[in-house]
Amino acid sequence: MIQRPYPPSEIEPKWQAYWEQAKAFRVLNPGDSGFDATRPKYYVLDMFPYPSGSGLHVGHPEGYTATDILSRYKRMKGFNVLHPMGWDAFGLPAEQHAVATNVHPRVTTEQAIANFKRQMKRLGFSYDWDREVATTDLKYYRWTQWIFLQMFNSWFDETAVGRDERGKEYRGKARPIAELVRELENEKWWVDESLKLVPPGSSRCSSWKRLSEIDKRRVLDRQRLAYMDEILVNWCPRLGTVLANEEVTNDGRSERGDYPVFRIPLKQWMLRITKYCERLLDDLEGVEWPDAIVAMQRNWIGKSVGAEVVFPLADQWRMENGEWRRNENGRWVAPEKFSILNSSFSICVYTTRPDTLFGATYMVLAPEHPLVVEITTEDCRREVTAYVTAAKNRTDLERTAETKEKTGVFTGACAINPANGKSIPIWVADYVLMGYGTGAIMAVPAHDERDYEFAQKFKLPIVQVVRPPGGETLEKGAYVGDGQAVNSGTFDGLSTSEFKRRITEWLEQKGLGREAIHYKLRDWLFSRQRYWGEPFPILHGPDGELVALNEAELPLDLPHMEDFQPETSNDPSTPPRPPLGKAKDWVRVKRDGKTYTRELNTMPQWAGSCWYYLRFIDPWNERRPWDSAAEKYWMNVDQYVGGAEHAVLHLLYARFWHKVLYDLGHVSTVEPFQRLFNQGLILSYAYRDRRGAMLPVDQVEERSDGKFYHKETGEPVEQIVAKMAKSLRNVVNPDEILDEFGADTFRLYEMYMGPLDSAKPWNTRDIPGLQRFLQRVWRLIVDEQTGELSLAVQDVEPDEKTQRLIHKLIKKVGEDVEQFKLNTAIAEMITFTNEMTAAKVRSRKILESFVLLLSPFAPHIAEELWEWLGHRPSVSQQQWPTYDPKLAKDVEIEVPIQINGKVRARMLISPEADETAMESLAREKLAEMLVGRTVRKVIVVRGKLVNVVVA
RNA sequence: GGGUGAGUGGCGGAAUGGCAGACGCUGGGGACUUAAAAUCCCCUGACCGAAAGGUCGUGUGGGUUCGAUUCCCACCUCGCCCA
Repeated sequence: MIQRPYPPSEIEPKWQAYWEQAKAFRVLNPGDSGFDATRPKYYVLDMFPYPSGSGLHVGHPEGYTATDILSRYKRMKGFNVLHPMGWDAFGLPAEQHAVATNVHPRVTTEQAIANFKRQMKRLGFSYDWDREVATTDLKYYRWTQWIFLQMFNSWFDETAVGRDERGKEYRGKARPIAELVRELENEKWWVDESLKLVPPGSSRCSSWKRLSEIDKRRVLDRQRLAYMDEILVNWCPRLGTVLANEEVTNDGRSERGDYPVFRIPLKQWMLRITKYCERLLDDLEGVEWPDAIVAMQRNWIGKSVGAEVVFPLADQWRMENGEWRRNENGRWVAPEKFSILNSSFSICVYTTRPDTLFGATYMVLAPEHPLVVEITTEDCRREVTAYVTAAKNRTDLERTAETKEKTGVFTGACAINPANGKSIPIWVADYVLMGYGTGAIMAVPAHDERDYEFAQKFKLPIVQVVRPPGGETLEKGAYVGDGQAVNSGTFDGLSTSEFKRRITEWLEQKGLGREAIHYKLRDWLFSRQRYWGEPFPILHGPDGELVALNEAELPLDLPHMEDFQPETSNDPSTPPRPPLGKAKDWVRVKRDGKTYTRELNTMPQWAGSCWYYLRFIDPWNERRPWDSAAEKYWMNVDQYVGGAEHAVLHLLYARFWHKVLYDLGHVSTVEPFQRLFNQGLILSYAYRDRRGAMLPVDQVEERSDGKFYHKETGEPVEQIVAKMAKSLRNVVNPDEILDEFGADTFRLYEMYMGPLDSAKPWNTRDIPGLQRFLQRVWRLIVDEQTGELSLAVQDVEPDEKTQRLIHKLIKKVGEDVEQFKLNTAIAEMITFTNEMTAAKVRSRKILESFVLLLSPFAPHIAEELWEWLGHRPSVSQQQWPTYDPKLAKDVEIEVPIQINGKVRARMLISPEADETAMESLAREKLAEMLVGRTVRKVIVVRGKLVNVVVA
């Protein structure tokens, strides 16, 4: 006799090898031989990981296990399931590591990928590994470059009308730039002085035909969805690269290395995501995402409706008897209509509170505002210049922090408040940012807290123009709420919302302003001065022209370089010199006798992750990024699972690319991800002493009283929940857990910790509970003592009680999996197992159904037991069991009988028993307790309870 | 400061108008064993009681309801996102 306890370390490699060899989870595309078109499709996607050198974190398998369970379940329900995995492998961490160790990032990246893949295979995930992609593969990033070219070769036509796949119309879409050229040639558009598109016939504008070649090029370049522009960036000379805002700490230093970061203007690649603001907002209606994520995206886009208002400069304009006069060489003359609005002798501001216009008592320009130099008077110049220089290197956060003391200087110039004709001073202050709105504000100290603070400090007038409901005058501070207009001339008495409408109309009539919609979202800075990223398929010509590579010239290979270090410096005025500049042979390209240089920047890490879900559809395709029939079949993603940390950027960027691709006819849906789920963080225990200092786990011991003490000092410490961190020594290594317990237990434990979307602490102590569960499952079928099939397993018809148990379980597990309530599904399977453990005879049929239910959760043991029950592999090819609704219900249930809401008795009834029957049985049970009391009312809820209300 | 989510035994959690604490962990007791491990069985929110049983109890205070962990209002604490 060979004893045979549950052997995870034996069966898990066995079944993993079987799945791999049998290609058990290979899924076919339409057109492949053997593809079954009658099955519905289901696309389950994980956010692919960044393969770091330290291997999988226990947080990774949380989402991956959930999607694996869903995928296995959907396959058994008869779906064609697309469930792929890949690697988001370009990016700064690999490059920094490479710089530090002088090992090429391709080498370290490949090692990290191999390690991640090994760990993931150990977990038994049912990915179709034939579809694996890595963003760093030439065969992949070739198409990332291709998509970039799609954007480079497109423009956004605001007048065009598109339709989504359901037929809903939207305004504004991307179109090929070749179509724009044709429309310009046919005079559908003219261009104005600043080379913007305008309707034909406009004054002071010209038609395409009259433009020089250089101007024609400029017209097109400023329409492209991918364009170059000079913008303020976070330049970190010590790292030799610009950084995204997220890579800069609150005190203006780099997150990596803690080096100083400077704001410098730099010509960079930009993607015109702002044109898609409205559609990115609108289409959030149709997706099934967590409310919090939708709210974050809305917030990030930051739409506001307000007005642009023009404040004429006081030395250029004045108002006489309600009419504007313009200063022309000392003579005051009547202006052309609307010329104030378009004049360069005025300051345009954007405000969401045009109703407070009469309360604007001064103006503020951002230090970077181009008018600052022009309007500053001679006696103020020295002070203003000094202030502007000092403001330059402060971060936006420092500048706008509410706690910060407001600073600013007077320019000596004044503007005219267009509402009341009063002259008001123009200041420069760093609490106004150039990047937000127009870089200038009208200051309404009575109704804006920052303006109030500033006005207080510099003794500027404060005029109340909104009366709070119920309140009269303002005592202290700004009133920012709505109310009734006062001190606003003919507008007095209007409500805030009515006033906004009326003043905006008035401004428009007078040519002094217009309604305007602003978004917080900026265009996407798409260049990085790094080596480890996708090279841009762009050439720079000798005359500064931008030339895109042809599709046939792709891929543009990232040159192999021994020295990929960026040139770093301590001097903020050193211009960025991207590492690709050192690849001299690669950089210079001769063409038609002219010498071009390649673009030296690379794309940011987000680029590859913006479209990987599309490549998974057809990753082998060498002619196109994906096959369109396959795209039509698989898209969109039915269930996307990942961390909430990507709530805004990745999901917004990917949605943007997807919409561009839709406009250009490359994909068939306007949204990529139908359902989104965010798994919660896995945290760990940590300890804090009396002073509040965090202690590493290994300095703490638990004593017999169940409390925690410092090992050396004996001081009691507090157990808290914190992120896993090397410094706290509370990081859990999945390999160790897998060695000790096996993958099935690991998977069950992670799913059993609590609801999938909430943060929860890892507690290794709880894992044996799930291991014991699987051991009990094993013993339901295998006799550990004899190593044979358990004698209790018999080919008999199950009794009714067992029938009901399994049918209830089938119902419960199926419903829970559909809702990702995997913790309660497991709890029910445990309960079932405990019941079956006690049974003397176990029907083989029942056990078979149970093994099928268990198989998505713990696939290895399920495969093994399926074999023990006398079947050939694989359990993954079986049908999900069905239940009989009649049998999934209890015959008899116990319901409480209450008096005045307190349980006083119970009764056994059929769940179908009607109200009358329930009431009479309840009265019978309560008879004694009701003696001498008046029954006021009886509440009967079928199948739930009876409540007798007595006096 | 704004937005948003959450607060339930010693711990993770379950129940989302109807018996609060399913299930797992921890702790206690018992069976088996020469013994231990493993396994199996029972108990394990607090208080009163020998027991039967009773009272209290889901962050705090109020409200709606026959009935509130669940819905509403206010407050406190914590998390996350944004400033």
